Amino acid sequence: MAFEYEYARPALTVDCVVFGIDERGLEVLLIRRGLSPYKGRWALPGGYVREGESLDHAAARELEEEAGLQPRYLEQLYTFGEPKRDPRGHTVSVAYFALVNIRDHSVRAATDASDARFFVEDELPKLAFDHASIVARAKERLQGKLRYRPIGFELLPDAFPLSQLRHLYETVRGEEIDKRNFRKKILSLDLLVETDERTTGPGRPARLYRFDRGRYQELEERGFDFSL
Amino acid sequence: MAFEYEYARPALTVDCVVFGIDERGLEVLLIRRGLSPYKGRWALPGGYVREGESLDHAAARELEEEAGLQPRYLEQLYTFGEPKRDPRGHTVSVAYFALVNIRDHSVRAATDASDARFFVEDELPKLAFDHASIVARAKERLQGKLRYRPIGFELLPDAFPLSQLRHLYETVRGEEIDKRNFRKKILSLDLLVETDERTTGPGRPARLYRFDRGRYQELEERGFDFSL
DNA sequence: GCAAAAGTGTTGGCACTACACCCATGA
DNA sequence: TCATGGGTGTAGTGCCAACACTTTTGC
Repeated sequence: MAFEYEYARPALTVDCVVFGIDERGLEVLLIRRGLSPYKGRWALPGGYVREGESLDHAAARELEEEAGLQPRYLEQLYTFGEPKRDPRGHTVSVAYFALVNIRDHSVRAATDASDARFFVEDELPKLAFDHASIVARAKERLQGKLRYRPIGFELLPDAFPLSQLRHLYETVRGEEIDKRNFRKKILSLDLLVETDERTTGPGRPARLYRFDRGRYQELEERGFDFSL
Repeated sequence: MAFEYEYARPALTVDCVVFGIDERGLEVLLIRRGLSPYKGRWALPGGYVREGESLDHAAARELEEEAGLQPRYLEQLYTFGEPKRDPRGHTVSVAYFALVNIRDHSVRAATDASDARFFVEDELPKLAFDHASIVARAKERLQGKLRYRPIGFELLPDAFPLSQLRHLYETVRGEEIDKRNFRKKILSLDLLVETDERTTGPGRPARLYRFDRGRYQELEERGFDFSL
């Protein structure tokens, strides 16, 4: 526990799994590596943690630098430390998990990433390093957490029809959900506020709702359990 | 993402929160620091991750070295990386979460820890570094995970009466649980096997049960959800 | 026979599931 | 008027919570 006993240090990076959702389904942000190793391969955005920089900050910074992205939701996922995971030498990576509303963000490539874009989650190209297993774990977290935390809203625009929210749950869970039961349940939680806006387009217009964050925090403090 | 851009590296450690349970309640293993900083202060067992060593290995090794402990259950908890958390310089710590059956393990002090023992979780002394917040997070994990994973058994002897299991849940959740409902629920899961052994001591002898790990894995693969 | 802890059943309410038809709009 | 998606109610079932007395043992 003291510098007197110091051993060679593993290097430390962060990597981010950014999820978005659209008509094509669940999507993951990847960047194309401009440098070796794995030059030209798609990979998760990420990079070295700087001395004196917090992990959260490093994750947010890399997302900003590599894709011009400032996600509303960002949480630590898991730390991957197998010695062989990076061919350059022992590199421990703290993985992060982020949710964005895809339409809000026009992704841009930057710095050492020569390209950046979203891929449909079940059609990902072959990834660099152990990033495929990081994505797999992130998806598990998303699936699990969606059931007991209101994080799905971070993937949607501010105001949305209930059908969009339902499709989100259907996509992530990979199963159909009954329209009436879903509506009954979500409205009974008293976390959505009606707006006067409606969708346009084919079919009957749908009412739009907003998620009431303030109300959720209030309820949470009183020991309320979200669950869908 | 390449060594050409290398910055100064934060140091990397692991720290372990080891829980046990006994008549006094939930307990946490602490060691007394033999070296500065925080010399003489109680702290979580832990130490530097070695180059080429996996994180899981480092956690298990430190527990063995510092307390002679080989916990049956060990999982990664969270990674703490605030730059100021260690006065010696930026040190990122990957925290682990372990469960032991206290009676199986006679804890011994070793190496740079001059002393090691279990403390009742809500009467901990002042801890070194940010270890108090690591313990707090570990307790949340324990409370949460106990509800949907059969990990409580790791805290108990191999064969135990249902009352002991119930007390465990009561202790961790901090609330009373109805005896009949608990028995009905846990037995209906069909994960416990009766033994012919009984408790002795004051009061009517209680039948002892064992947790059937094989059966749990079988059910889990078929999409079974444990929940209590 | 008394103290201590184990063991045992029933009932009411609530939440979830399953299920099918009509409505409003744009083309 | 047709195609598209939105919006609505009910009945059955299973799970959970609440609740009090009898049994077995050691002293």
